[in-house]
Amino acid sequence: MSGTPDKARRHKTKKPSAYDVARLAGVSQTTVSFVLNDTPDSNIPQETKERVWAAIKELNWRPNSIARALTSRRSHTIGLMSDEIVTSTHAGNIIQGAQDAAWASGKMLLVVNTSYNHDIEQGAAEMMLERQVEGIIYATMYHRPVQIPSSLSGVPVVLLDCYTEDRSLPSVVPDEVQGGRTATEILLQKGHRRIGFINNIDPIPATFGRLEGYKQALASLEIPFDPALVRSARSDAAGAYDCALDLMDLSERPTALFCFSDTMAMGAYDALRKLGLRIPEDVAIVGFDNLELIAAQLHPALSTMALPHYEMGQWAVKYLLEHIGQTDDTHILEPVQERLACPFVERLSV
Amino acid sequence: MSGTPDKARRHKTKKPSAYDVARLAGVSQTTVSFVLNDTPDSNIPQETKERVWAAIKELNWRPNSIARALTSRRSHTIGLMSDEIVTSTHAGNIIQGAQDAAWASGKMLLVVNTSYNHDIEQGAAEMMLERQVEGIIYATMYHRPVQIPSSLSGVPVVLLDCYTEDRSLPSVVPDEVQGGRTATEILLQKGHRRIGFINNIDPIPATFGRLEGYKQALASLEIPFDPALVRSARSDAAGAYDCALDLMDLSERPTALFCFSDTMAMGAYDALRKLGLRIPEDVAIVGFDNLELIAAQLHPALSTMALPHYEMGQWAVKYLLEHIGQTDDTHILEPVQERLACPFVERLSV
DNA sequence: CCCCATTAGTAATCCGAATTAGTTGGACTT
DNA sequence: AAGTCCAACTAATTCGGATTACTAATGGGG
Repeated sequence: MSGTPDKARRHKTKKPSAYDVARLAGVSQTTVSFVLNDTPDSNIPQETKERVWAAIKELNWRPNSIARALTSRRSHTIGLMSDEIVTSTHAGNIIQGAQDAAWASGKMLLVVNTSYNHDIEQGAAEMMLERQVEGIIYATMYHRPVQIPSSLSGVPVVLLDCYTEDRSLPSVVPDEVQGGRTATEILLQKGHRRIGFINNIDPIPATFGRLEGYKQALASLEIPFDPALVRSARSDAAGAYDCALDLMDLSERPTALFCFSDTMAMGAYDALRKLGLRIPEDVAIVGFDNLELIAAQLHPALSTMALPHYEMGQWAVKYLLEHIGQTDDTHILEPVQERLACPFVERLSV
Repeated sequence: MSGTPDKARRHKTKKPSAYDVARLAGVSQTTVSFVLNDTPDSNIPQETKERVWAAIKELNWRPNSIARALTSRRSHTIGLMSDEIVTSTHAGNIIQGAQDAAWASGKMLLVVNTSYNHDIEQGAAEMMLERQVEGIIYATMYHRPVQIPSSLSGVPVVLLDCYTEDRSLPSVVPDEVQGGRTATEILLQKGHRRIGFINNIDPIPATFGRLEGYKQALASLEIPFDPALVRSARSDAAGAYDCALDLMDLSERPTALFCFSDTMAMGAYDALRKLGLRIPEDVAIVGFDNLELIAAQLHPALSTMALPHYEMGQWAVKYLLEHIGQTDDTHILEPVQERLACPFVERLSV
């Protein structure tokens, strides 16, 4: 029914296996495996190794890592679940940090965005377990408490930008207190003594922590804390706009503003512009989050505190990789909690 | 040397296998497999199935998908390589779209961000092939031509937001021309007849396409194209600021501006504010990209054209999944090029 | 010349399911 | 009573390498 050449071309030639390589090199599959992995004590002379490598090249053979994973019982895969960091503005850096760390150890990332959907989360956990991930990074969009799916007990899990109420799992989070303190200190160093703080209203660690840091910084210079200088609103430009107007209306006007987020800083900019106040001459501003898109484009460019997303991603994977394989008898990691510093990113608003 | 209970507890109980389940249920491993996969023609009576399921539950057994992948020769994994979409601001939607489509078919995404690094790209391609991905989505940050690693010939590849010069691979890209046309049409509908276009200077499809769309829209109403109304600058707020000032300085001032990007629109806002012109009363503005962070926070909120990131991600995976497994003899997909529409996102600047 | 240690490999088994080719014990036919 | 079917399973093999146990050949020492 068909000319053989036609048929031969049409029938996709199956991928070569280690066995094919072995035949071509005139050795056994075992030897191929030894050469490939450079197995110690296998006593393969250079000449044979070269023959094997030549065969590998010729067949363009690539070891099937699925087969390798099966025997070695190591998938070299790490799961990364998150509520929405993938879609979120800047936190893709978490993924980038995680990936870079994974890459350095020859691992790959299996990424799932759960979109706050419980079924997806459950299913994703299940799928990752079936795929024998070596560990899971459970990350959230913003620093908050979480409950992780129960099916995850059994695999090493590292929390990122979140924590469980019982603190039973290791986690990395931004050091909110230090962030608030540093931001305030920067302003203090520039000589500002009345510093307004436009805070967020959500009851999350960032809200409390940054305020705490603000207070600490003031305290270190023995400047009394004035509650009138702290305003709270929904974390968006509109909310901050009103707060800024209010603060500027005080009899003793602040000469600097520390904003809970860059988005809020954007609102403060609008308010100050409306009042005809110049930044940073009349009022200095420090934001938080370092949303490039806003901070760098604002006029003048906004000085702000950056969240250590990249570093958290990196830390999580490194921690995971360092602590698995060590303890064979248990897969429960030490519940350390790492706080990574938020660095100051200087631009022109201070 | 050791009390047995102690030892038993300490020695991590190995994960159960299908064989363990079989023993517990009093059947063979084959039967477990049949029940698990609901294999047709296997004639397993309900009662036995229930016994097997009960055993599965009791042991909390999960099939090892690595083993399944090995025998079935299907990894149920799709690779997603990109230059920087992970870290990019909004394009994480590509990943989200791809993931949702993959998820719907029980696939998972292996994500690698190559950061424009050739070695990483090469290595990632290699790793994905070793992991037997069923196909690869090669995505870029912005619409541009690319060269893909040669090792990728052999796996089905779908390009996303990019294309190869020779158009030999299927790809999805935004319909730039339609985007430019629609943006302009929106302004025309509102009665604007002199519409300034602040374009980008990079020689990329977006630059040419949107201009082409702008011209088409004007032509459809037989409005002559006035080159003086088109300015180009680096795609950032500062560049657009100058262009906007220039345009507003024309004797016949435009009453509307179409900006190449939201970032540029941000600069235009600043310029108009400086000139004391109101948006949208004095000048209407339409941006491009729909960067939530900017568009929604700007004052007034910016009406803009959205890039179909999510849809492209979804399309790419769907297309891939539909076209693999069909043709067993070749892994080369039809080189179709899909252009997805850029929808208009209405806010308050028009 | 025999024995032991190396060197250079190989055969066989395993990983955990999927699959193919049977096997067994009735029920039904004829 | 022998043969045919079919339901209900199971033994054996396979996927593509990793590993362990073992063998053949060579060389040196005594």
